Amino acid sequence: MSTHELSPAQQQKSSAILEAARQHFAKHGFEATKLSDVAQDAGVAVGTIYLRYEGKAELLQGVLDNVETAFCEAMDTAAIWETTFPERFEMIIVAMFETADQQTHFAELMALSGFSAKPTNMQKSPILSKIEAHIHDGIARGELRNDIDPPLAARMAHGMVDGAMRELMTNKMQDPVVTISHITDAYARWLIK
Amino acid sequence: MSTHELSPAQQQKSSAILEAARQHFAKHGFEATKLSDVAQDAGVAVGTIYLRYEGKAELLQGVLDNVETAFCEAMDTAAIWETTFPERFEMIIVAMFETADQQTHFAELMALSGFSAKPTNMQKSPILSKIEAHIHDGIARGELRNDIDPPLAARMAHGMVDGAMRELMTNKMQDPVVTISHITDAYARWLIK
Amino acid sequence: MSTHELSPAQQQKSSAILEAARQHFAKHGFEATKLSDVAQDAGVAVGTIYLRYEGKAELLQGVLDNVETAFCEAMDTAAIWETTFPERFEMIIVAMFETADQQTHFAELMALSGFSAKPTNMQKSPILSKIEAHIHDGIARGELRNDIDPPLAARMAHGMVDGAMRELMTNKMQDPVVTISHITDAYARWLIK
Amino acid sequence: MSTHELSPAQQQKSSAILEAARQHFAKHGFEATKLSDVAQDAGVAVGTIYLRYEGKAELLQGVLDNVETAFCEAMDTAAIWETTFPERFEMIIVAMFETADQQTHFAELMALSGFSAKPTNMQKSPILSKIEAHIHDGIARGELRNDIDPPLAARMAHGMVDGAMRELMTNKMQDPVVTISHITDAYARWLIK
DNA sequence: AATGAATGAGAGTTCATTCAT
DNA sequence: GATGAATGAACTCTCATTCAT
Repeated sequence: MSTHELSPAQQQKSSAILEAARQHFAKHGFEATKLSDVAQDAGVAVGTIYLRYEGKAELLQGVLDNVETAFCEAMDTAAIWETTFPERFEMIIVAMFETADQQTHFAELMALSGFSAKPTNMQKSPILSKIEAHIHDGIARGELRNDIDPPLAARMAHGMVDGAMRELMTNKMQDPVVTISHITDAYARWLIK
Repeated sequence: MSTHELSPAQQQKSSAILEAARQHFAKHGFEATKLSDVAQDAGVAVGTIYLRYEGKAELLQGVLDNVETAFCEAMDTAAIWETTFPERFEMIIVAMFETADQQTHFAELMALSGFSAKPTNMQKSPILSKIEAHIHDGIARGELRNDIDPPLAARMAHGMVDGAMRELMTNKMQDPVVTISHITDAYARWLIK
Repeated sequence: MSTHELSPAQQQKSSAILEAARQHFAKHGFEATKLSDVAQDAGVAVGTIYLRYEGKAELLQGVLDNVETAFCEAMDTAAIWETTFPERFEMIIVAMFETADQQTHFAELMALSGFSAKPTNMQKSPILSKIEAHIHDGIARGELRNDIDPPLAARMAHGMVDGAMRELMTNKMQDPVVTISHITDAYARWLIK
Repeated sequence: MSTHELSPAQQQKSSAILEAARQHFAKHGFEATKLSDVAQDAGVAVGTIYLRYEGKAELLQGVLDNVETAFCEAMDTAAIWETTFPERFEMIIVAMFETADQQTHFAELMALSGFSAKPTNMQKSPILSKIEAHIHDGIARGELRNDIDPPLAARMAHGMVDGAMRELMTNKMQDPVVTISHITDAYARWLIK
């Protein structure tokens, strides 16, 4: 539509910036991430980042939006919504892990968004909302217990996966499949009616 | 007795520094915490902090050690070890919440320690070890399922409480007692034989 | 030609930094020299210095290298090597004084390099090596006494010029030509066969 | 006389301070010398230094005065004044070296006083004055050349010894006696009528 | 649109100096 | 007189941001 469509070269630069930024934020955190390093890894000049983002904070936001979008899309397929619990748990968790696998340092980025120490990021993230939606749906369908508090349960469910991911990252030997089955089992015992 | 005992005035300063540092680190994170602000809030000069800690990193470590010690002590009473599950779950969670209540921003500090984005802090914290010990004990007593992986379960259990605390902090209206019972219930369904 | 050539503007900034640094180090010594003052005198921002030097120590090194290079080049012309003693003494001393004249505070800078109180700088400087080379050459040519110790004589010769320069700087009335002839005379009586 | 004579214990503390300060200033220079280190090495509290000196600068002055006094006294004995040149040269140089031997880092301290980069210390030191006095005396006695400039010659003579001392410190193998004879020889050839 | 040299505010850290004990 | 914990001014160094090219 717009005459301001990005050229392929521009899109590639944008992707490279986002990817480099994601890796740096995930590996070193917000403050320790240097825009000059991000620019270098992305193969662009520092100024180029400023053509796309207002500043460092907006770049992080861009990365998080990107990650969240991918995450939410993976949890929002027709196939998932049509599946019943507890199978659906596994699909949700698998979606989280697949995203995490694609985006290597996903867990750290979660720590920077929904889990950040920054009060402003204490707000409920789209990720949490999506999990909560699945829980609501499960209750509405009569598959999940109705004596649980969906927002709280979403936080707790999210926390379990986050913890499991950290264990997985600490203990490289662990098999993700086994970890996923453990979480699925826990969800099922905890939440299924 | 010893001439190296800290005077009451010195102890008070040390406590004030620790408390001010805890609040700042919890509220703003490591990098965004300014030692000048910590000093001001503690009612001491910046240099005074350096009489007690080598630098900013050591100050954070001091705060974390302090919090972890309190946390672990609260989870290591004879009463807790003698109690059977699922009552013991509640005691553990209550201990965590009481510590968190005393140390207002406990959850954020946990985020800075066990949950930090820094790879070096990815190591298992004393807190996690203590939780894992309780799980091992429960399995040995035959009260908990023996088909779970204690290190993984500890991370997941920890993550659940962390998530719940975040919900509690976001939603000030929530009653901690209700939250605790939700977690206890989840633990029981998930872990009890 | 190369895209990595420094632009004229950059070269000018670099020179200004070197010149300002030289004056400050010479006038106030290493520790008392403030990078903010150097930057201000050079007409650049503090950060600009850091684009060219790793830090304060490297900046001093840059100044010293610069001075030493000028000094050694002035003592290394074909004309000097072809001249016989004692005329050559005068050329050497004149070269030193001309350099010193161009670089006003040369003597102080020498104090910072070969004469520094820092043990690491106690090493033999290129300046001393050059003087020593001339002495060796003079001995080899059979013009200078062969019962002297070249390294020691170089130090002593250097010390004499340094002392004379100090006198010259203290007593502004003195004529450099007279001073040079005094030193030349001393060298001749002391070193000529 | 005064009722404020220092007690033996106080005198000992004063000496310890002076000695510790001398070593630190000589080894590390003025700025890099920490009063806390000096105090520790002297076995006193930092505050004790301030009971004797107004501040760090005055402490250095005290050290230099002390060194200069020892130096000048060694160059001001009846025996020296009665000796004729060139023997007197050797006595002067030996006096300098003996002082330097007693006060290990004498050369560095000279660098801090008469040779300092600080303009204020560019003034002629008592040491230089004493050397100049000997030269004047030699000329008056008709033993030394009368076509030399005593202040300049004093600086040059001083510079030669300073250079030689540096060579001696750099090259630990060298024999001081040989060095002294080299300097004496140089002085004689240069200055004797 | 892209660049990257230049900027300068702001941080951690040091240490001479003070003063209550 | 002696102490040394406390102070805080002043330093070096970093890096997000800008803007002339």
